[in-house]
Order: sequence, then C-alpha cells, then structure tokens
Amino acid sequence: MPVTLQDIARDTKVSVVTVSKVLRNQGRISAATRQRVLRRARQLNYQPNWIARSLVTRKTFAIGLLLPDFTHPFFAEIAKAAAEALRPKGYHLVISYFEEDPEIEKSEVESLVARQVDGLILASAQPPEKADLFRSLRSRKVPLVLIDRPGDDGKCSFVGSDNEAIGILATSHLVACGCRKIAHLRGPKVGIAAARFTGYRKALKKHGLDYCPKYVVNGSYEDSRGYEVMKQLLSIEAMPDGVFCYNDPVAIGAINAIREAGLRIPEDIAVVGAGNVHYSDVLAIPLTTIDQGTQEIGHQAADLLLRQIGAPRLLRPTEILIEPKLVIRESTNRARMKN
Amino acid sequence: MPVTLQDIARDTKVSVVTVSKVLRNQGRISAATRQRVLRRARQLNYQPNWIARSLVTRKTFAIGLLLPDFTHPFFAEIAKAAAEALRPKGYHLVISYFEEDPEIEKSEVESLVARQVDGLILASAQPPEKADLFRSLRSRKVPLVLIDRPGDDGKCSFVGSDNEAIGILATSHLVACGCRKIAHLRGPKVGIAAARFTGYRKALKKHGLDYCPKYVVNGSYEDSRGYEVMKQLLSIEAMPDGVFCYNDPVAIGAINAIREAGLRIPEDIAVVGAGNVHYSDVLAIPLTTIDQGTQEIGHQAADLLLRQIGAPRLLRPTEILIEPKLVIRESTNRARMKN
DNA sequence: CTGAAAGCGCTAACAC
DNA sequence: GTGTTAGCGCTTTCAG
Repeated sequence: MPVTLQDIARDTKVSVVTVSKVLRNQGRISAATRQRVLRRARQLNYQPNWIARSLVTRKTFAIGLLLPDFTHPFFAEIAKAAAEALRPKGYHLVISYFEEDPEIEKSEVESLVARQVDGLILASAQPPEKADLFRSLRSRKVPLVLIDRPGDDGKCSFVGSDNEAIGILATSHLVACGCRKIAHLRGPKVGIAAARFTGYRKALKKHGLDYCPKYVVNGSYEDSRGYEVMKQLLSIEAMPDGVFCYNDPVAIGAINAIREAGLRIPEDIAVVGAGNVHYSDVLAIPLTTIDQGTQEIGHQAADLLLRQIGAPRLLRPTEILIEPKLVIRESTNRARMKN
Repeated sequence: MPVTLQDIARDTKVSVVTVSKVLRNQGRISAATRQRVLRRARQLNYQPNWIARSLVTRKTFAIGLLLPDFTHPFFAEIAKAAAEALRPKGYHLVISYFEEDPEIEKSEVESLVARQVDGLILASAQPPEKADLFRSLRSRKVPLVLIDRPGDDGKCSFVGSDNEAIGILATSHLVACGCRKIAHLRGPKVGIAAARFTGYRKALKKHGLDYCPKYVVNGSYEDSRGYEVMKQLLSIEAMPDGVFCYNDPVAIGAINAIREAGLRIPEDIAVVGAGNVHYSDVLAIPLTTIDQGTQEIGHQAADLLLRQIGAPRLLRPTEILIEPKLVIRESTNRARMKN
C-alpha cells in the first residue's frame, strides 16, 4: 500500500536503481530525470522504508538506550543529553527500561539487538558475578557503552561517576557540618553502591570517626524505600545526626521520614543526596547533593559509542569518569557549618 | 557475520524454511529434526534478525511514542504506563521527543513511520490550524492515538484529560479557599491551555467573580518560565491572592518566585498546579494540584492503539477522557478554607 | 548517465 | 514432514 521506489520508477519510466540514486543524491544523474523523479516522489509523498534499507546496508541508525527506570529524573536527564548528542548525527534513540530486574534487562537487550540497533548504551543491573550478558554481547561485537554502573571488569567502555569520590565528598561534607554520627542509606548491592559505601567509610576514617554498622541500612534506590529505611534508622538509640543517602530520591524519602518524626533538618539531622536531580532545589528542604553531571554522562556516552561504531575495528575499552561536585543547599546548612 | 537461518540449515542439512518453522513452532516438524535444529541454534547462539522478518511480515512490534519532553515527569509516567501495557503483548516502545518544536515533531514522526512502527502515540504540539501532519498520517493509515493534547478535530483517537474540568476544579477550589483575585499562568497556545483557561473563566463567572485580563499571563509550561512569569504578576498593583498554574512545574517556578518576594503560601497567595507529578508532594510547599491520571492515560492509550492495530479496518476514532481529581495539599491550605 | 542482476535474512504459499 | 519458489523494498556492483 505505501509508495515504493517501484511506483516512482514505473511512473517516471526509469529503473528502480535510478530512483534510488536520485533520492539519495548519489552517482551521476541527468538534471532532467532527477527533476522528474523528485517531482513524482513528492507528488506521491514517498517515504523510504528504512527497514528495507537497513536490511541491505546493515545500519539502522538506531541506538538502544536501556535504563533501569526512565521515570527516575537522573536517567531521564541522561537520556535527553544522549538524544541530543545523537540527533545531529542522524541517529535515533530506542529507549527501553527494565525496572532493575536483571532478567528483563537481558531480554530487552536481546530485543534491541534483534532489532539491529547499531549500538547500545546500558545502565546495567546485572549482578557483578554474572558476566554472561556482557560476554555474549562482546562475542557478537555489539558496540556497547555502559553508563552509571560499571561492569564486565573494565572490558567494556564506561561513562559514569567516581562513586568512591562521591561517598567521600558527601561524608566529608557532613563531618565539616559538625555531624559525628553519620548514617548511610546504601543503595542496592551493585558495584556503584559498594563504591559509595567505601567512600563513606574512608571519609569516616580520615576524620577519625568510627565506622558503626548499625548506621548503615541497605538496599534502596527510590523515595518510597528511602522513607521506610530512614524510619528504621530513627528507631535505634543514639540516632544519627547526619545521613548520606544513596541518591536524591532516597534522600527525599528520608527527609519525609525525618520530618514526620518531628525532627528538624539540618539541625537534628543533616541530609546529603546524590545526583542533583532537576527538582532537588525546590524541595521542602532544598537538598544538598552531589552533582554527577548527568548531561555530561549522556553526551560522553553517546560520543564514545559513535566513535566505537565508526571505528574500523574494535577499539580498546575507554573509561570516562565525570568529576562529582558538591552542591550545598539547606539540608546541611547548619550554623556551625565550616565547609 | 551474525548467525543466520542459512547457517543452521547448512549444518543440520535441512532447508532454511524448516529451520524457520522450528524456531517459530509452526507447521508439522518431526521431533528428530526439531531437536537437531534447536540444538544447533543454541550452540550457535542464533538470534533472529527482526529487521528481515519485519520486511516480510510487515510488522515490527514497535510502537512509536513521541513526546514533547520526556524529562517532564508527567510524560515520563505516561511512558512508563504505556510500556507496561505494551510489553506483555510483545510490543516495544520507541520513545522520542521534540522539545515542543512542531518542526522537529514532524521529522520525528516521519522517522518513526519510516522505521515502520506499527502505530504511534503522540502528544502533539502542532498548532491547531496546521492539520497537515495528521492528514498525512491518516492518509497513510498509520494507527495513531493522540494523548494529552487533542488535535485533528476529533478525526483521531484521543486519550487525555477534560481540561475545562481541570480549570473549573482548580479555580473553584481557590475560590473556596477564600481567594478573590485569582490569577492564571496560562500554558502555551495549544488547545489544552485554552480549555483550562476557559474552565478558569467559567469558574470565576459561576462564583460571581470578575474576569480580569491582567491576572492572566501567557505561554509557559516549565518551571523556569513559571518563575519569570510569576515575577511579572507580582509586580502589578492589586496583587492576586491565588494562582492557578498551567501545570506542576510552572507552579513550582511560581512558588519560587512568590517565596523569593517574601510572600507566604498559602496565606498571601494560594497556588494550584495540574498534573500531580510524582514529586509534587515533597516540595517546599506541598502542592495542591489536579491529578490527571497519568498511569491511566498511558494504559488506555496503549490499549486503544493495540485495538486499532488489531482491527481488520479503520476503527472510528474514540475519545477517552480521564476524570481529573483535586488533590489538596499545603499550597492552598488556608485557615479559612471551606472545601 | 542508466539499468540488469544479485542479494540482505526472512516468511508465505504451495508443492511433493 | 519437508522443500521449492517467490518476494518483502531496498542498495550494491558492474556492464553498458
């Protein structure tokens, strides 16, 4: 039903090949036929079938972007930046998400690859010990850039943050604000959460504070969980006076729990998040956080992937770490603040 | 380089067709060959080329979702809901966005169609007088569901909110809160903003309040613009005591402007948004807003589109309006509140 | 400058 | 049960 090259060829009495060439501005074509073809194409409102084209050129100009959750503003901002970097080069983003479920992640990756995307940008939730997905991708030579969460033992290009630095930055800031009993709402067990946790411990140590396991609670990456988990923390004796939260949504949840308990922020408990998500400055208590440079991550990932796609052969994996920056707002603005 | 049906056929000494049938569980195949084929496919880690398949079946199982901005939580939530509704039926979402630019919108639509998506869900920014995009889509029989912003004169299926009702609900609530000088931060000139504006005027009239043009300022849909525009409003004499904002981000911007001016919310000025976006309850001043049922919009749009795709011939356009609901929070919680 | 031939990887329709 | 033939809409190659 749709208009094809055939139709135009028939009507203008030239071959399909010629039409194809005209429409792609390729090869020598006489001005006369070029006009005729172009005119007819316009009349018929011809639209090329990229599927057919892709089958022969083996290029789809589509990049798969696979995220844990695109409702999360952190990832949404990355997606936007990536799309912006890709668009001018004629590439499109096929976005998908897998709700932090490694199995869905796998099947989504396969779908994207089956759709013949030219490359993949992935914020993976594969557990560190399971490298089969990456191995399979590598063996099939699918251009891949991991973002936010490293994986595959550095055998794959990566763009993200220095998570240990984030942990250090956040925790040191809390110390500088006068906090002495600093808690940490850990993220899920992926490497990234571990690195932030390490940073947290290193900072404590550096400032001569004891690491106290009861101040570390586990496994959250969204506000609802942050809320619950913070409630737990509030119920222990010797309540913390500062909390470093895995990310901004968790911090938002934590803030809600703290206020609900009738405590003041930052006087009773200071709170630091991570991500510097777009709305974190208009919250009930504007949130001190670590900016991870979402824009930068999106851009760099896109650029890196494109370079990989354009390269004649496999490039050796590159790792790009975006420098985290402390953004100080009300949630840690104590009178006795020194930093 | 990738494994094809050919490879498996050669190795197992059957025809390509047989392999194809085995892999799709179709037609009668002897248990013996089935096993052989399956085993070889697994050994080779065969992955079907959907591009090739699509070319012949004329189905891609991809749905295009085109949004003004997927960083906006309102649309992100719709996207998520749509993806969830589509996934179990084997469909994927190809998400793209156009930054409220009608020209980019057009070109993105064409890309998506060129990629042979099976249908399109679109929150369009085409100006009402320009129906050529819709006309072109209609003539090509591309299954299309408009969301959030109606268009094409009801010739196209639509899922969204009753925007006049939103305007009435929000404005009436402000009246009930004791506001008498109610301003409106209008959205951009699309039909939806006009409808909310109409609702605003109707509600004023119903409650015996005069409509006063100076209280209506124009053209914003994001927080930064909401901030600027609210500042303007604050500079006029006889400042408003209530504001109905086009959407939640605009309201957030407005709130910032109001606080910055040293005024109190809701005592000096009460604020109502629209959208009930995920973070609107954790803001500096939790925002009274109109819930538009984003989940519902996403689901319904997906279902409707699927029904359209499955139908033997063109269905007549359906319009689904989700009932807006008032969500009362702090930003309108005045002592003298009566509603 | 133009076109005939071949084929991308797969499936539909029909033989055998 | 299995294979043959044909073709989806397009581009590539190469001969004229």
